Amino acid sequence: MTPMKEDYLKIIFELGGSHKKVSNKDISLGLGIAAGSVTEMVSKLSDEGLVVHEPYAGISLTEKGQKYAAELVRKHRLWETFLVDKLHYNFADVHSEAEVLEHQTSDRLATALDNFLQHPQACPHGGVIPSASGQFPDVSHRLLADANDGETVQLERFLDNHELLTYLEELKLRPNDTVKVIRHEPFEGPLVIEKDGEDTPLNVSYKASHNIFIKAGNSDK
Amino acid sequence: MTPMKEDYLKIIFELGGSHKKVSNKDISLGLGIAAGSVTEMVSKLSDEGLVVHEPYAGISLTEKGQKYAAELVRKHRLWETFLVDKLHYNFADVHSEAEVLEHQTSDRLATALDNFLQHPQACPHGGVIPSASGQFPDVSHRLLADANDGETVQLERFLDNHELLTYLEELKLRPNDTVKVIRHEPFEGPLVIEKDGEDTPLNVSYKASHNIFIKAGNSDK
DNA sequence: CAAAAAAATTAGGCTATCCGAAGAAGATGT
DNA sequence: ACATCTTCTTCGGATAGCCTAATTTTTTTG
Ligand SMILES: [Mn+2]
Ligand SMILES: [Mn+2]
Ligand SMILES: [Mn+2]
Ligand SMILES: [Mn+2]
Repeated sequence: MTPMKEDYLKIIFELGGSHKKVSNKDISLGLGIAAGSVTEMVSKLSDEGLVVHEPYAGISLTEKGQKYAAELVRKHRLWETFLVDKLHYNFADVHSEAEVLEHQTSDRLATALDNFLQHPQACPHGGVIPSASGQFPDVSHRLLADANDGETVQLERFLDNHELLTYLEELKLRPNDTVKVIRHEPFEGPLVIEKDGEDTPLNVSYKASHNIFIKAGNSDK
Repeated sequence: MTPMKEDYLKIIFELGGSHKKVSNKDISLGLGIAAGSVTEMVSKLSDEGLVVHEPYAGISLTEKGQKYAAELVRKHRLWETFLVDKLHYNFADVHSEAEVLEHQTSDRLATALDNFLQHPQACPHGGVIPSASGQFPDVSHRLLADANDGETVQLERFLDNHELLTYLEELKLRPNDTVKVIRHEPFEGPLVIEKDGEDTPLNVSYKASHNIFIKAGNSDK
């Protein structure tokens, strides 16, 4: 298994390849690799029993491929946690370091890191850390943008995008923060929220509000 | 710069390429790569101004190549220190992990690690850690095997070889230990030593005694 | 439903790195 | 000093990935 093959598995996983077919195009876009090259690599992964490829229909992970991908996500997020918690990295800056370290991380090293970090449940921007055996709980897909005015919600996770995270760092928003939604400004204007315990309202851009997921199951309360 | 090119630079550095010419053969042996491939890669490194290659005579590092190699050694040894000090790895087991992590370590990450580890001077088996700018002090080349009977010496560093380190782990010998040499047994027999403060003598195999370096300048005292 | 657009696959080619074998250069021993 | 052994370089060929362009299939749209 090479780092590139691992990145293919991971992006397929992140695009939902565990439970649906993902397109060649999305993989190509996600990795920044030409579509033709994706077809070629997918056929190799298929030969290795890691993905199922129905030509012109889509690509999904086999059980084996999914387990492999989850382990990689685990390693990625353990490194992110290490960098923030122990090395005091800014949470917007950890992704690129983890992106390469993940491929050079033995299972033994992952276990040792996990112990050292005292078994974190989620990475710094809220992504759940799969167990060593590749298990991971379902996550919420409810967007902050979709919360109702007046509703109090808890932030769960942010998409792992440098610009978004830098923006959220400035707003001092973190996973697990509890916020009250004041209103949705019209014309794709910002979402106005109030952080728990503070009374100065905060503007969260329309776009950002679509890249933040909130905990499910506390719809109006 | 690719990981393989980095490993070429590093082995040349370790073979003494900063101050003398090293042979194609030694590089080939050190990396386990065919001699023909070494010639090819060396000519690329030469094109990049990292090494000087005199055909049939040998290969040495340029200033630039030496600095690069030293940075790599720094990253390698910082990781080894991290693994032993923080993740409680056995000091015989860290080399292979560091061998791959070193190539994925940004300067920023190296700096952060160095701070986290509180600026260690040497890796777990005594190898000196170059500064961020690639500076490193001279090290002793005096072998434990060459110490005189009755002499008290301080261990400085061990060669980074898994079997040797496992052996020394069992003997509970560490860099900086002070030991008194009792006698050299004949016919390549063991060196009998006594650890400072203990009175049970220890046998150190002939071979091991030739892979342990002691601090210079305390010859009989 | 046919033309146009989009997506996917196939085909030809490139670079990096490796290997093994052959031949050239250098070192060694008598 | 020359025959032999060792080391080094050169050469032909392999593999992994990537790219662009051409072609095929599927989807969308008038
Ligand atoms: Mn990656
Ligand atoms: Mn992440
Ligand atoms: Mn290495
Ligand atoms: Mn080492």
